[in-house]
Amino acid sequence: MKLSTRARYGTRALLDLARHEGEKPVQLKEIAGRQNISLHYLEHIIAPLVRAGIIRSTRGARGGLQLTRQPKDVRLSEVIQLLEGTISPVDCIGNPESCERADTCVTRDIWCEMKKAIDATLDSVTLQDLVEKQERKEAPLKQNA
Amino acid sequence: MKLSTRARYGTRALLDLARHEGEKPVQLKEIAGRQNISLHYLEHIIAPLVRAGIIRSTRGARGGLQLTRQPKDVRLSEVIQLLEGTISPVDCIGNPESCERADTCVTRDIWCEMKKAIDATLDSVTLQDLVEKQERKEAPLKQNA
DNA sequence: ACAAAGTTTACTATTTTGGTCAACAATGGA
DNA sequence: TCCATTGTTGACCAAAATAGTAAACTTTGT
Repeated sequence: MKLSTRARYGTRALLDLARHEGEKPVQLKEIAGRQNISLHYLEHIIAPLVRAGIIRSTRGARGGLQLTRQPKDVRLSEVIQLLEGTISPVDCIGNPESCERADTCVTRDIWCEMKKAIDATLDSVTLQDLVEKQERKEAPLKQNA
Repeated sequence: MKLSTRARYGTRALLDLARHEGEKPVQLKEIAGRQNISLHYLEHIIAPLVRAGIIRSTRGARGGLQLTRQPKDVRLSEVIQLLEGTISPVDCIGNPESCERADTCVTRDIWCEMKKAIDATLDSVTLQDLVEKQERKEAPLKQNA
């Protein structure tokens, strides 16, 4: 039940992108540098997000990445789904045919509840939430200002 | 985010044991047969449960396995913890030292919530719950009796 | 034309998963 | 007492997934 580095790096990359967005695209290289992730590896991780249309990329000089939506409209459930494939703890949830006992299997019901709990958690968080949370963490001194 | 076969087989084996418990120990071979799991593999899967004291084993002729507690006192959270190692989606939850950004990492907070959601789900289910659920599934005709 | 980006494909090393096998230890019964 | 039976342990192994690296390729601004 581990999250892959793809899911973790990818989420951090998206968060980084959300925080550094401006008029101009953000370069993958910058994100890789700031987040201390191998550029080549990050290319692979970002790919499904571009394909899914969460990120728009422009090639060539002065190119880079941009979010296609506002951070508040990007839910972590969607992001993780894209990065991790599926969040299901067992295959028989998505396709019951994969296991002959699926319909009488009581443990399956439990794994299904697990999935729901995970989904609900990730669905309740947006990129915007993460951005705000990080800003609060980084500026704790403001309280005394 | 997949559950290993150890977790799934192990849970099923425990459920099987709970349902077939009587005066005499239940043989691993029987469980393996009923659940269609390789005997040799099941030996390894059962081992941590025996070590943890959830199951008592007796060797030799007429030996086998018995639960040391009532099914209602065995929570799935404990079982999965033993079979799967830890349920944590990332290492930095258990030991924050494993990641230098742990204290300022906002994604870590989310993974932490994920873990809590999973824990809560598994903590709410006991072996007894599974036994009852399965009995209800296997005797649906009783309704018309 | 060229340099600067992202894209894609191919490859690889390491780790995890999912087992198998065989030797061993303990126990009950003939 | 000996033997069949049953669980225990450690060694080993193949396949798949994970985590990357490298290089050729495409696009685009200047």
